[in-house]
Amino acid sequence: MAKAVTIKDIAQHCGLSVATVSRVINNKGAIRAETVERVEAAVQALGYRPSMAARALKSASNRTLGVIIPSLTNPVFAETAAGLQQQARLLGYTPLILSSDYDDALESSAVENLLAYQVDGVLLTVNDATSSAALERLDEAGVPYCLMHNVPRQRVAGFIGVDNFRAAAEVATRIQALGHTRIGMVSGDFMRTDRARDRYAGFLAGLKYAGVELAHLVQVDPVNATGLQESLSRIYSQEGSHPTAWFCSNDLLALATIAQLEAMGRSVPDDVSIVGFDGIQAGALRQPMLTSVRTPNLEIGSASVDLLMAQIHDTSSNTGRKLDYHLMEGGTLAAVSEMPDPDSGNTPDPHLQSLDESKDDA
Amino acid sequence: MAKAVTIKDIAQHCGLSVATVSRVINNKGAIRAETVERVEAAVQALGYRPSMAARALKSASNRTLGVIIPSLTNPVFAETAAGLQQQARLLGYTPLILSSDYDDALESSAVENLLAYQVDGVLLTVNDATSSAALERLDEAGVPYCLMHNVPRQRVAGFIGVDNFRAAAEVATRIQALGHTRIGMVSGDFMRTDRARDRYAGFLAGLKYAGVELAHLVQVDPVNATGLQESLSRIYSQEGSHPTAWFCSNDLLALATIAQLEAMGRSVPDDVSIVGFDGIQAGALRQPMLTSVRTPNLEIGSASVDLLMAQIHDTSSNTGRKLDYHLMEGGTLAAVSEMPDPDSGNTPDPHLQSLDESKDDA
DNA sequence: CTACAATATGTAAACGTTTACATCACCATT
DNA sequence: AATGGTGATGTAAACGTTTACATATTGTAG
Repeated sequence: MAKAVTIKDIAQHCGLSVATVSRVINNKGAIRAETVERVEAAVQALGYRPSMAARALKSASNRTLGVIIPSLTNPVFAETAAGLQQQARLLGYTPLILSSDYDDALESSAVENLLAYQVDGVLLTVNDATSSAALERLDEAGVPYCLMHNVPRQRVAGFIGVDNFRAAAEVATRIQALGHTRIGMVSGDFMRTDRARDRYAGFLAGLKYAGVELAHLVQVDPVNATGLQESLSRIYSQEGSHPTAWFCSNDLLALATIAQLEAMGRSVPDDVSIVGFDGIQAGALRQPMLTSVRTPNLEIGSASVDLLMAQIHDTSSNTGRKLDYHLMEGGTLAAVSEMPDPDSGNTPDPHLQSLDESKDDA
Repeated sequence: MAKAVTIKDIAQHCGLSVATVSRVINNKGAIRAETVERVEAAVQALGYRPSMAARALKSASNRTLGVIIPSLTNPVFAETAAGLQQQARLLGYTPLILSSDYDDALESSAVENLLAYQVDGVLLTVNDATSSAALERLDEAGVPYCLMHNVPRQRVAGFIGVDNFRAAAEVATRIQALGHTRIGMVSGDFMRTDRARDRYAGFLAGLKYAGVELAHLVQVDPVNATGLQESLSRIYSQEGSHPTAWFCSNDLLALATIAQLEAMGRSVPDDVSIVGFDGIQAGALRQPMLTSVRTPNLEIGSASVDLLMAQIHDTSSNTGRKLDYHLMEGGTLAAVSEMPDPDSGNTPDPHLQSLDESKDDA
């Protein structure tokens, strides 16, 4: 292992003290232009790279940002991580990405891990922002942080995400407006994440506002979607009228639902409509495209970095921001094909603004 | 920012020297059982976490593994990263994951970055293992590393991956065996990654062995697949017989190709067969499933960690390993529906072993 | 009873930075 | 000419560990 070149080597090579070299590197204080050049040349020549370890030790800043996401393989968080990494790189920061696997204990241990690395700040998506030991720990440690995707009701240091409640409510009225009266929802990780909860609550509220009842609620394991196949085939094997539309709390679930329905001989969207949530690439790579609430995942990542930076440097009071989502048209959401139930008939109302979202906490 | 508790605090709290505490924590040397208990209790009580920075500085080991992957959002690498992180966690290591965005310069700078962090070793997928500045730098620095997905011809410290050449060749004979005679290939990042090159070379070799010629080669940008739509519509708008099967060098490309073909009114696999490469989840979440060469991505990650550990500790001579892939049956690969060209008729031969793969380097 | 190994702990230096403080030269103001 | 400000650099301490070496305490064999 070739000995790494240190600041001392540079100092020696230039006939300067390490202090001066350090000042040049961080361009702090007043240095002669010629000295700067000399040092920079030496840095180039010897291939010097400051040791992050030593930097962190002096507890100034090691230009490292901790990141905790629930899953590396879920495209939503992968995209968020990509956006964040890009922005961090632009600003000269390195992200240290950890996955919590949707597990509270791992979430907490990830925070401890990041604390041990003395990161300058943390970007994270927690399972449930209303009751997160990880978040409390960060508050306690006084480390700046910014939540991604979580949009908590209580006050937090910072957050960037979309209004899941409102978006889900909008989906509900949109579905109803197309004549559907028997509507189901497929939700994953229901008790585990605040997003799923908000989406469920929003969807219910939207349906209620539109005067429709939720016909079915299918809950499945978020990771491997166990139980989906069974639940769906049970529902569709029963007599009577089946749901003509399903809202799925995320796109992965929506794609699994479509695959299952098609395997059961139902055509999407001719027989049954599907709406997802997230707008992942895999949804766009099919024909017809998966109708979905498209969330700006890359931007959630990069905006979170910006907000965190503001916190770190300006100690700004800006506490968070809701980003716009986009409910796409067409795709796997179509007008109902069967005759609607006789008792339906109220006109959809677009005034979603009147919806109250501050109640439905489970 | 609450002052972090250090090893000194523990020492003071226990009436011991820092040396003893350090020894307890790393359980090195001989310590009285009662002392161990006392220290561990204090660690628990005060919530002590050793500073990674200080550890790294003493240049022992900071139990950190550097990771470089071409993309966070490509499911293949996301899965690999997930597998690797899981295994690393098991062994008490923390992965520091960086994305190179398929860019050689970023690849190199990522290596420099990891070197600055004094990681114990590096796990990485490079664009092209035969000419990688990043790899040379690692060799020069003497840092243990293990390639993931790259299966280089020259000697390297370590690698874990599948035999892309052989797998692609197998795909070729499989397609031909189903009666296809007009076969195309869609390849991304062709000049950029050794995987795409090996798959192309293997496919060509396989076709040649089966006595078929490649009818079309469509090359597209790996990231956004620009040019795919244009190329395909040009090919299918021409007079004459069109390809009845396409091999795509990865699943993302395969899904995009299917979407495009279906948008052009072709049915998959009734009119045209598609075979991908990687076996990503999105391919399995459609009906019919995307036929693909399934690579053990999670295992590539975890096996790489194991191999790297062997390198770090045992200075083992084990230099690399090829993992099994699996070419799935059915799905989007079906027997040809049109009449095959009159001049075809040779029987496929399963003796792929005779294929020589040591020639086709671009 | 002495001596020597083994066990258990303490002391202090080192790792590569950053930074408060000191120094020195130079020039401008009184 | 003395004073003081400013610009450029050096000195040395500190950050939280690990670890070679020293020391102290035992048990045990001669």
